[in-house]
Amino acid sequence: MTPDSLDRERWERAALDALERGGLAAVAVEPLARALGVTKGSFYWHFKSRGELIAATVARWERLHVDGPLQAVAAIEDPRDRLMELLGRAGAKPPSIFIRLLDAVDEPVVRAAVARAAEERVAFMAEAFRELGLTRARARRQALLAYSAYVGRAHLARDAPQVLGDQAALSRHIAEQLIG
Amino acid sequence: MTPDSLDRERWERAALDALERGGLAAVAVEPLARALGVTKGSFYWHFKSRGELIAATVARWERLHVDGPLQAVAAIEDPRDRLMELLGRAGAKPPSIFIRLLDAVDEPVVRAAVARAAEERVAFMAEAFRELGLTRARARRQALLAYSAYVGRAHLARDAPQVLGDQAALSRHIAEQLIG
DNA sequence: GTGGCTCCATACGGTGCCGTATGGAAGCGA
DNA sequence: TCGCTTCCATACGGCACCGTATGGAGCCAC
Repeated sequence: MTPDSLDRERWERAALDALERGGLAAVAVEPLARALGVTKGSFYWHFKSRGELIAATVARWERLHVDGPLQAVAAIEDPRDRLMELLGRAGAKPPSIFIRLLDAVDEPVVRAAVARAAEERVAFMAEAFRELGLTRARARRQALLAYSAYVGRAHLARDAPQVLGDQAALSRHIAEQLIG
Repeated sequence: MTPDSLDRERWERAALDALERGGLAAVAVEPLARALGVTKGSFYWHFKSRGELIAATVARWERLHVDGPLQAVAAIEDPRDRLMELLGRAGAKPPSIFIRLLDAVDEPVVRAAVARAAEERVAFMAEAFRELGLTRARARRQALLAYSAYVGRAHLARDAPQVLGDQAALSRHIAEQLIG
C-alpha cells in the first residue's frame, strides 16, 4: 500500500463534499462513516482524530481551490483579464466551500487557512492593479476593496440570492467600477 | 407581572451576548442557564423550546441592529453623508453579531432575517444613490456592490484583520471609489 | 391562613457525537 | 501452511446538549 493510502483519500474527498453541503459540523466521523457505508473502525485506522481529518480537509481545499486557481490565472498576460477572471467566479460559480469555511473560523486551523487565502488573493490582485499603473499603496487598497466585494457577493449568493438579481449585469457593473 | 416578563427579557439579552461571542451554538439552554446562575427549569418556564429563544434573539437583533440604525440614518439629509455613515460602520465598529448570523444561515429563521436585512439595506442604499443622480437600475447595482463590499469587509475584519491594515485609509478609499 | 399562581430547582430519559479496545477477515510473504 | 500486516466491525464508556416531569418556595387575594 502506498504511504498515502487510497482509502484515506476516500475519507478526505467525502469530508470536503460534506463540508460543502453541511458545513464543518458535517465533517464528523460517524455521519461520514454512515455516508461511506463503513464504520468508525475504518476512520480511526486512517486518522488519529477528527481534528486530523479537519486539518486534511482544509489543506485539501487550500490546494484545490486557492493555490491551484491562483497559479492557473497567473498565466493570463493582461492584468485586466486576470482580475476579471478572479472576480467573475463569485457570480458564475459561487465559492460555496469557502463560505462554509468562513462560517467555521472558530476552528483555529480554519481561521489560519482563511487568513492565508485572504493575504494571497489580496496580494495577487494588488500586483495586477500595480501593473495597471496604480501606486503600491493604492493598488493594495483597491485589491482590498475588490476582494471584500468578492467575499460579500459570495455571501449574498448563498444567503440572499433573490436580492442579487441579474448576475451577469452585476458582474459587468463591478468590473466597470473596480477595474475600469 | 407584565405580559412580557422582565426575566424573559433577561434570557434574551444573555442570548444575544452569547450569539456575539460564541455563535448560534452558544445560544443553548444549558450553557446560558449556567451563565445566568439558574437552571433549565427557569428557561422552560419562559420559553417553549430553544427554537423559540433563537427566534426571539434573531428578532431582537433585527430591531436593534437593522431597523433601528436604518431609521436613524434616514434622518441624514445629504445622501452622500448617509452612505458614508452606513459604509463607515464596517471599519469603525465591525458588525460582529451580523457575521455570526451569516455563519448560521442553516437555521431557517436566521436565513430569513439575513435575507430581509440584505434587501432592506440594499434598497436603502439604492435610494441614496438614486438621489445622487444614478438611474434606477444603476443605483441598484451600485448598492449591491457597496453592500457586498460592506459584508466582505466585515468578514475580513473578523477573520483576517492583519490583511486589512489601516482601516481609516481604507474607509476613505472605499468612499472615494464607491460614492465619489 | 389557605388556596392558587408564579417562578425556578431537581431529576430523569433520550440523542448524537467522540474516542478506545478488541477481535476478526482477507491478503501476502516465507 | 502459517504467521504477519492491513483494514475494518463491534461494542463500550463518556460528554454535552434537549426536553419533560415533578415538587417546592414565595407571594398575593380573599
